[in-house]
Amino acid sequence: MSSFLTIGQAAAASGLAADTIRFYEREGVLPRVPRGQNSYRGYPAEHVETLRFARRLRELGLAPAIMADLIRLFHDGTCREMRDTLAESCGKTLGAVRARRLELERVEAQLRNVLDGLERQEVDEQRISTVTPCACVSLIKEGN
Amino acid sequence: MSSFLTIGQAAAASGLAADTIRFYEREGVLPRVPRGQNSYRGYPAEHVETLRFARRLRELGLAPAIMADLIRLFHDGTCREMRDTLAESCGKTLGAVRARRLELERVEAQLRNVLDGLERQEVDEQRISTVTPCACVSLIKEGN
DNA sequence: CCTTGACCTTGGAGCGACTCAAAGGCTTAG
DNA sequence: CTAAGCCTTTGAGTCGCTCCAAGGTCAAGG
Repeated sequence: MSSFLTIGQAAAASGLAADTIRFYEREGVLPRVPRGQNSYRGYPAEHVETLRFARRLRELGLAPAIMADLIRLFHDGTCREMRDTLAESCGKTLGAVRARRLELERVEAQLRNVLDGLERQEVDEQRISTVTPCACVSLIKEGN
Repeated sequence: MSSFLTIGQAAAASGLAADTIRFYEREGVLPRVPRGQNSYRGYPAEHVETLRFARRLRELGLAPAIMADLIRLFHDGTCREMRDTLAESCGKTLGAVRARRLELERVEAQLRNVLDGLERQEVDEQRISTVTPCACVSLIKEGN
């Protein structure tokens, strides 16, 4: 009847969890939507586009503070502002993501290396100590 | 004089921050060390090996709970226990790291793609709306 | 002897980005 | 009448540290 969706429906339609939508509203990432007499949030059908946009921004790894800016432009901004802000935000995020990815690659290689070494490592039931050092421990320590 | 290091010295010698050592002790990752009359923590020189071991485990991305087990074995365990536990922990961690790395790779590719598209995108000063949609927004929405 | 500055102690708050739980109200179906 | 399945708000929990406040301790310089 009413042309408003409940938060659950908006969540289902947008792919964001209801909890996340509430969180974004609290944090000012998403605009505050009107409440009904039951104090339920009411989402006009077209607001789903905004939620989808938010979801996509999150998928791209953009921080909530950045999402907030872009979502404001989505309602208020010019095309140029949108492009410039997107370019800056995505560029910044790309740098961070790349750095993190490179670090994970290093860690991954080291873990593989350790696992590799462990497989071909002979072991016994001796307690580890300075008298009976454990080769597995040294394997770890090597630093790669 | 005393053969004990302060936490600052132990930190410098091991490469772990003093705060991190205290945190690990509180959480049971590292054993509790004795306090002097001034209530300062006292680290015997050989304890630095334990701290280094902890640091290396952290570098490998192992969770504190796992570090706790391995550090116990470092003092208490047999070589076989160490190997088996290391193999299990590193295997588990490797899986998680790999999954995260793959996700970051996907995000990275998408960000590059968006940045690429934005560069060749013509824009104007029109407000974004359903009447004047912004191509940059569509660029985002495409999903790659 | 006194001060300064660098260390140390504990307990607790803060971070990011949600996620979940508690305690309660509304609506609809059986 | 009641049970289910939504919704509301507030606030706590997650992870792995990191930082802060308020205070005690210690070595060196004036």
